[in-house]
Amino acid sequence: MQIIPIGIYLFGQLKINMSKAERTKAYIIEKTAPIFNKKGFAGTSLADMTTATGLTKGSIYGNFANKDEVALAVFDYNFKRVSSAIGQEMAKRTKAKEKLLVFAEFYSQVFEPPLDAGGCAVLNTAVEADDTHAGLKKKATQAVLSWKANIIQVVEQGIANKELNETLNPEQVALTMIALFEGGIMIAKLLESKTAMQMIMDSMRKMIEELN
Amino acid sequence: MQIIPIGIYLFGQLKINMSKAERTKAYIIEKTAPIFNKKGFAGTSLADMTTATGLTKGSIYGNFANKDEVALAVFDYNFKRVSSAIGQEMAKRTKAKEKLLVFAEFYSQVFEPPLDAGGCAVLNTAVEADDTHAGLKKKATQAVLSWKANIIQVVEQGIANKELNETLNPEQVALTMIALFEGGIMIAKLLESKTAMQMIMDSMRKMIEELN
DNA sequence: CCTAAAATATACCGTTTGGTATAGAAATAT
DNA sequence: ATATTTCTATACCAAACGGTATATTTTAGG
Repeated sequence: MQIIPIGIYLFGQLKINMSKAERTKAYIIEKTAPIFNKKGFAGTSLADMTTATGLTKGSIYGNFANKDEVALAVFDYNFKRVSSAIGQEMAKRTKAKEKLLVFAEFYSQVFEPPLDAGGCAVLNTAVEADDTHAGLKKKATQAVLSWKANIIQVVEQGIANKELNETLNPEQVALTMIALFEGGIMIAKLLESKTAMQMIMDSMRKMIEELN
Repeated sequence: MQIIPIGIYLFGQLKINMSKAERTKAYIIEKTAPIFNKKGFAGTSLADMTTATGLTKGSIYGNFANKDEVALAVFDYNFKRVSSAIGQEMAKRTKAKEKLLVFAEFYSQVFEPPLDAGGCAVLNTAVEADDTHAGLKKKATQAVLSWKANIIQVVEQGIANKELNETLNPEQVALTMIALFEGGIMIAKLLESKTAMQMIMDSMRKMIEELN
């Protein structure tokens, strides 16, 4: 007899006519997300999942076919959290440079939510899965490609608006930005240094400001 | 009756008076290094280690106390490989900028040895261990700090020689460079794109050239 | 309120996990 | 050449692993 609280999971995206199973599924995803992000796919056991949720194996496997399915759903959840936050903030800005600066501002806060629960899910998943788990690798790939496409679009629009230098290579700008903040997260989490991240994001800021 | 070939392991650092155990230890490290770097610490089993070496558990545990000790030794081995290669190349250059460019040149070759066996050990270890394995985390931390100190020294010397702008923040340059190539490796390995890495390293090259 | 369906808990499965005691083989010093 | 030490293989262990069949409970519709 497990009581599932309503409305705290899926970060507010609770639909009113969710079935019990749908709610439990969302609950499992929410509760195991930080575990998977910290310990990784191979490092997270079913026991970790049952203790995090308070549910039994039977209950979890009644909602998901196996560990892989939970991990894939968890990745979607983790990625959606950061990407929707970034997207919302970008929508508020009009100029290309301002839109690009959102990334620097967002990732400066590596130790605050939603990044505090194990860092960037894209980085963690990419590094673990690239040689071991095709399904998770594909998810991470799509995430990076969506960021890349997003940044490229902003840069191209900036060039069209004469805001940015037309000799820029939008793809190069995009990849460099992503490398900077992902590498920055790795360093900041490892050295437990907010300052390190701020320095790296400051470099990114300067880089963006020089895109004239 | 396992025949251990002599002289192929420890990348040529074979000492003439190595005991059998020392040779076997080096052999185990060499053979399991790519496995640990690809599958991670949690993802690598003792079975993986016995098949990779052709040795039995008893033999491995006669030379190492446990899996942790092998993993720590493997990290040292992996890191030494890249850092000695970088160090040797840097020693050949005289100017600060040229020394810094070694990093861009070296990491442009992500898909060639010694980086082909699972990417950068520092990145992989940092991402996996930062929330799970204190021993490995410490090793990765020391590795990043040694890179950082190395770059800072080059930048400071470049400033002293009037090669580089004296308003530069050497620590910021160091952290930004490390973030760029580590983030780049993550992206290149994930997207399986040499071009992506070259674009990112090209950005790093431009950044270095603008340190006037 | 009752019933059928859906969701959860219990109890179990075979396999793999990391690790070890001990016996046997090989290397080394005398 | 032999004795002793060092190293490796065999065989085993308990615990944890991912997963499942089945019984029980809970939910939701009529």
